[in-house]
Amino acid sequence: MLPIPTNIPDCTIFMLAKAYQKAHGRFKALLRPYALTNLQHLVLEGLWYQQGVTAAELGKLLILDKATLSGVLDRMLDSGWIRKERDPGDRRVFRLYTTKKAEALKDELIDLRIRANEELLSGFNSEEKVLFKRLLKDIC
Amino acid sequence: MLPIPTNIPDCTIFMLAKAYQKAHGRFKALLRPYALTNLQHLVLEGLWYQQGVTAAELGKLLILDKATLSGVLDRMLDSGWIRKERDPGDRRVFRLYTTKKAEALKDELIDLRIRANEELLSGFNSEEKVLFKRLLKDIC
DNA sequence: TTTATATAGTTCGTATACGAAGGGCTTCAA
DNA sequence: TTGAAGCCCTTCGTATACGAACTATATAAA
Repeated sequence: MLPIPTNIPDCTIFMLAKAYQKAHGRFKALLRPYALTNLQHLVLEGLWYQQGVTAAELGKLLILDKATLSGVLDRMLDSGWIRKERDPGDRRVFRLYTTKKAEALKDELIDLRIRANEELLSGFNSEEKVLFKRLLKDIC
Repeated sequence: MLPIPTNIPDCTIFMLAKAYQKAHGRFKALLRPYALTNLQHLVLEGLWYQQGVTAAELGKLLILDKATLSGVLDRMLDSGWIRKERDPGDRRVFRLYTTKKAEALKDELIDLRIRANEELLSGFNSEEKVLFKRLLKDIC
């Protein structure tokens, strides 16, 4: 019989990382049938929130590094989820839009996010749900 | 004057990801002077909790994929933070130990984690701190 | 003892992350 | 109007993540 460890360090950062790891992994599994990654789904949600944004604006909205976003957008172009158009007024800029393929799955994919969130919070009562969201928001 | 957006989706997963991103980034900055990554620091804490564990055991303790751990341990060997020893009883296994270099910085590095956690929770009162930790634990 | 199964660790492929540097374009100020 | 400064996006380098396949070793079953 092993002794029950009592000296496990108290580390909120670790628990935050593992909670994220778990939520990320679960949503990832839900997205697998669509051949979408978590980040790619997030980009779609960002564009559904506002079509025609630039990569820089999208990065600001989603709090994503532009270097990370660059590769993601490339892959989403290749897989036909999004569309890029040069801004006529500023030739440095691309404007981003979702494709018909994405539009056709919009309701389904948004519902998937809603269900993933409900699943994540399913162990909490109403008060705890509100509280948890508020505390997370404060951290951000 | 832009209209204030009112249709931002309610996504706890996103907020969890961003809270993690922020905590990770802040701790990363604190670790920079030591040339340690967040994950490498976590491995050290794991070994300080229990020296001589196998990579598989460490992966279980820290909830890390063995493929991820393999590379991290390699780099920590190269940079002299840890030591590997073949288990005489099971030739598949390596036992992991920290080096003198790590021991010399142990108190300092543990203190760093404590401070990073305090900083993360600095906006919360005592009740909120306890509650936040409990809710994160429940998610995990 | 041989065979089947299981475990430990590595390697590969793909996708984040992100700091840093670079190239193209715009703006502003001298 | 031209040079400095800044912005947009890409590329590179390094470090996670993790599923899948692989090698070596151990163990249990026949």
